[in-house]
Amino acid sequence: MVSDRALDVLRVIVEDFIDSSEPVASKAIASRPGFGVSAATIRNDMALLEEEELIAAPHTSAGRIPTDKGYRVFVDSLTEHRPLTTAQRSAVERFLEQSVDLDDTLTRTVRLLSQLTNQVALIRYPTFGQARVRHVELLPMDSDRLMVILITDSGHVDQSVVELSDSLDDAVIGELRAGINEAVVGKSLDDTQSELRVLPDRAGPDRRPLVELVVDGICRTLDAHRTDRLLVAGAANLVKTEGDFSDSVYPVLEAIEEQVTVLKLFNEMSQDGPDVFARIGREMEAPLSETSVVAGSYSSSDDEAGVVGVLGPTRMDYPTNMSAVRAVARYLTRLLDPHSPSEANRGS
Amino acid sequence: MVSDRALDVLRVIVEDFIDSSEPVASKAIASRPGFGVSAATIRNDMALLEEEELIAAPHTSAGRIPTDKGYRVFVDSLTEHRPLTTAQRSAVERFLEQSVDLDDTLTRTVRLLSQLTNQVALIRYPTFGQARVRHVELLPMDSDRLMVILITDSGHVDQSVVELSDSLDDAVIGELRAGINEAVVGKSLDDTQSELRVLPDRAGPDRRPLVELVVDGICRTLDAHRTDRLLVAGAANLVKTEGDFSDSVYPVLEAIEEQVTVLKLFNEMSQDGPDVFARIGREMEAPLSETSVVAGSYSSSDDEAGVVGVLGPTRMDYPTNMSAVRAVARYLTRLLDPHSPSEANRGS
DNA sequence: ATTGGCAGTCGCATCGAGGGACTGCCAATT
DNA sequence: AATTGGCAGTCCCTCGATGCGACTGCCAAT
Repeated sequence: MVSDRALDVLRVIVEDFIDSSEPVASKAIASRPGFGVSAATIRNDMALLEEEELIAAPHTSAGRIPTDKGYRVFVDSLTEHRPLTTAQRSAVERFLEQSVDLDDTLTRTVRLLSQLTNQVALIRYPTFGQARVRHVELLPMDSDRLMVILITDSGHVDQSVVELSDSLDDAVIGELRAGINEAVVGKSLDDTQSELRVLPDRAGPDRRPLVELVVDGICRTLDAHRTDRLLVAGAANLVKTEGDFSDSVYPVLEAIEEQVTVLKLFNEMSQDGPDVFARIGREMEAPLSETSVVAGSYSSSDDEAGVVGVLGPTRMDYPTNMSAVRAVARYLTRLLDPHSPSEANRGS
Repeated sequence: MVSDRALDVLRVIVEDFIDSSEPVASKAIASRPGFGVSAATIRNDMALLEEEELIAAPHTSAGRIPTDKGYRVFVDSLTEHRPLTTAQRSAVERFLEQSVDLDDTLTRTVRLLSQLTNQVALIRYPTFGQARVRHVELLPMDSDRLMVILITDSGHVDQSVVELSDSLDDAVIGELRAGINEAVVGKSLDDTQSELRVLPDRAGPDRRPLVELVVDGICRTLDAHRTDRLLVAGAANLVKTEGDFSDSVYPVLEAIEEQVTVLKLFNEMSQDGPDVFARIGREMEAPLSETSVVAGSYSSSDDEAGVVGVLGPTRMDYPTNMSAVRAVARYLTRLLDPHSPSEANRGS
């Protein structure tokens, strides 16, 4: 059982430790305004908090630092949603407004977030499985290469080049294009593959190898872009905080580059709910167990959500980072939603 | 005047220092096979090399380490082009062959190079200024948005979405498409902008605002993709070599993320010639003056070349890295050249 | 429940001594 | 003239000891 004052003590320890990175002494806490008690009293509370494993002492007779569990209690007790300053907000808008397409928007966003938070910023692309095919275009490149372009109504364009065994004339290509479009336009990307797979069987025996090649090209492209992609910015910020890691930041940076660990984490986190969530230290596995991740979904609607977040040492400024991630996620959602099929109406 | 043996001594100092990262003693050099002389003789040569500022001593009575100038002489004296092992070569081919488009190829390549060298790998996209327009496609998205897709014969696709003031029917779009294509197909991207700029003037007065909007959209996309882009992989490798930097790797990582310094460097280096080149330490400016960069052009032909290279501490394995960069640049050129307009013939 | 006081513990910075690793130079040798 | 062995000198680095400073833990008093 921890008293209210003990929780205040915890809060102060977390706050002080976050901006000094040094163990916090009972005397320092008692001298803060708001505590009308002596250092000895604080020490009693600290003994309690240590009992509960919310704080720990690096060695006998040193100040205390929060444990992962302590950070967790601190984060869960946060309620105030500190909005961005108007200066920040206008910088965000100025910076993102001039983007020309989705890639551009996300690249700018991830850089922005990293500058806003001084942490490593991460963005997972939205999953496009539910987007619908608007049009498939076939364009001959040379005599024996064909470019396949697939356009979705979310405004995304995928392309690939198919190598053909023999050349073909425009009439055949036109026929092929018509057939493919009829089959897949309006279908979701998830359904497109299965629709395409039956096309070769329906074609005449002479056309069959050709159709198979083209269908295969489209499917390969879809596969390549279905695998989740991750954008990273501000990796340099991690080495600035090197002192917060026991051995080295190397395994962390490696994990970020490999992407797979982070993507797995983001998949779990995207189911945590609509707001911003944090994972702290040991709540994550091996290479990330000395870091914290603050993330939230954007383009929220259903399961098409992307994830945006920051990663840093467990000793990070949670209130600021959570606010920044929340603001960016919301802004991104507003920016991208007009493109969604469900909302045809947009402001000018 | 430095004797041949003195140059051998320099070579050994560089090699030893590269793989031990410790100052090299005269005794260690003398005990190496190939030197039939005593340590005292080596010391005389070392005094000479120090006179020439090719090596330096961290403090009195310590071994010697190469200076930037020493590395330079060492690198310039390299002649053997050590090819990749067959195992490496087949790994490269297996890894790159399955790429679906240019983005994919370059992303895979940069990762590959970073794994091959254990350094930070960098790729600058080829400049597309000389590529020619194959086709421009206009696709209506909603009533008031139009997607513009521009395809070049190098197999590159650019897209952007244009917001229109009022809706328009298919006939108008078809007309517009025909007009634009007639104006720009076959033109280089460099020329396309100027060709497009005159289009609104030629159109009828009622069409003019529409044409202007679309032309503007295309130009914006061209601008966005003309600015050089840089891919990075293996940034984590830099923190592994932290001991080689006097203060921190942070400014270096920051410069890599900012891209502008590296791009400027690559622009200079791409004019250095067809083969692989190195910049060592102070030969570069501020944030990179404690690193070395080994780079070469790919897709060599004319000024359309991209640049691929690695960045690491000046204490890097130049022979291996130069070989790897050379091999990757050549392989990339072979892989991309079939797409070039000048070569229509390709192996199956 | 809270407080002041005091002993105890640990980290850390400082200092000096000892050992080890090289070089620089010199005189001898080929 | 180039090379060599030897030796003195220099500097770094480690280790142990010492002292100081910062906190805590506990206890007895309020």
